[in-house]
Parts: sequence; structure tokens; C-alpha cells
Amino acid sequence: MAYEKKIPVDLDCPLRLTMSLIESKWKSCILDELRSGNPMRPSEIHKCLPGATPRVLDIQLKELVEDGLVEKTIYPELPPRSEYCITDLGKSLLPIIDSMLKWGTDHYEIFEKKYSK
Amino acid sequence: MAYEKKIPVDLDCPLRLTMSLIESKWKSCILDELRSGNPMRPSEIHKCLPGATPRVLDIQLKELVEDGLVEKTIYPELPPRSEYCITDLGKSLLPIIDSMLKWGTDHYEIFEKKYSK
DNA sequence: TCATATACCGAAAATTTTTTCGGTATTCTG
DNA sequence: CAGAATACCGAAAAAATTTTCGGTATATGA
Repeated sequence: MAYEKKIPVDLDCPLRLTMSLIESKWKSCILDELRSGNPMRPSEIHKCLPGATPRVLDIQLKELVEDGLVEKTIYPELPPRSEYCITDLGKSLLPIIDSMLKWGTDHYEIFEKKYSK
Repeated sequence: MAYEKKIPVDLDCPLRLTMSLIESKWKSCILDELRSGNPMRPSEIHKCLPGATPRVLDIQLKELVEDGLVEKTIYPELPPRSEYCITDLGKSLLPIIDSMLKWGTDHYEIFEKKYSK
């Protein structure tokens, strides 16, 4: 059986629901990369997020697809090709991603001073 | 030595920075509980978030204090009393928490149908 | 021919987070 | 007096996530 997420989406409270969709290490970054709406291949996404291993991107893309935030198209070619594209539901999360990006930018210095080196 | 967070705040990108401050299981909920600005005792917070164990609240409150999002006051009384209060920096995250709360409320049905039972 | 690239997957290891349990000390309640 | 409540902490166990590694298959380019 394929890899399976242990903790499913959290239906207990709306805040936890939203968090559970994006809280893993790279999901918000993946959505941010896909924000333009242009489809991206896994290898492209990996180039944009070199800190993530291809394996973890694979796993998290799969979950994003499962949750309906991202859509996958497989082209029956060789070598294999597939593309991932943000869905309307995924796009509806972008304002949240945006505000986190802005907050992080605005408050970067505080944490840089506090935690760097 | 006291408990120590393994993964520190992520300074690599602003989005990850913000996420790393709130992505653990209960931090966003704790901030939401403290939103009014009124100080709360740990036992009160636990009553509001019964799904979390006192231990994990303790650990995450400690990290929130360390990151400057929450302030702690200890009263030298017996039995012990302490209070946690959201800081201005923590308050500045509330619009993000709000938008996640709203998103979760607006899209609850989709996931309820998909994942419940 | 050999290495590389492609997408993906399984399995195991490593890491991190969360839970569980027990213990500190004191006060109050039954 | 026994038990609960209070806040917190350490240690170990459990659970979840992420990394690492190797393997599938085929095509292209050196």
C-alpha cells in the first residue's frame, strides 16, 4: 500500500482544519510556487524549493491533490511527465499565504536578531 | 536541562518563518484563545482546549513566550498561579488566525463530506 | 555504453512532536 | 487525614514526519 498520512484533516475546529491542510513543512511553499496558476512539473518545483527532498515534495503534493488544493495531470510519455496546478480551492488559500508572507517579511528582523547564529 | 525545541524558527524564507511560529498542533489555537488580551491561567486554557494535554500546552506556551508572542507573569503564591497574555507581536498575527478561521468555516462542508466517518 | 534525467514508490532510518506518567510543594475541601 | 487543585518539569514511550537510499522503466546525450 502506498504511503498514507497518519493524521487526517482535522474537522474539530475551523482553525485546526485550515492549519491541518497547510501546516506540514513545505505545503504552504508549494502553494506559493503554484500561485500563478501555471502548471509546474515536480522537477521544477524541486528546483524552486531546493531545501525539500523530491520525496517529501512527492508526498506532500499527493496530499495537496487528495485535499483538492492542487490538481495533477499525467502525460503518458517517456520519460514520464506530469504537471501540478493549483485549483480554485487552493487559490482561495492564497490570501492567507500572502498575509503570512507579508508578516514574515515585516517581522524578519526581530527573529533574525533573536535566532541567527 | 529543560525541554528544548528541536527545530528552531525558520529564517530561510518569510513564509516559513511565519509558519514555523504557529504550525505546531495547538499554537494557533492558544493565540486564538488569548485574543481578547485578557490574561489566562494555564488551567483555563486547558479547559478551553480539552483536546490538548496540559503538558503540550505547557511546552507550546513556553515556546510562544520565547518567540515573544505571549507574555508570562508568575505570581509568587501558593498554590502556584501564573498568567499568560498575548503580546503586541502576537496580536499582529491575529488577522492571519482570523483568515484561517474564516476559511475553515467557509469550506468546512467540503472536508466534512470528504473525510468524516 | 554509461551516465543522466524523468516521476514515483517502498522501506528503513532519523528526527521531531506529542503523549503518558510520575514527581515537586503547598493549600484548601470533605 | 486523604484527595484535589495548582503549575511545572523530567523521562520515557508512542506517534508522526521527514530523510535517505535504492529500485522501476525508458529516452537522450556524451
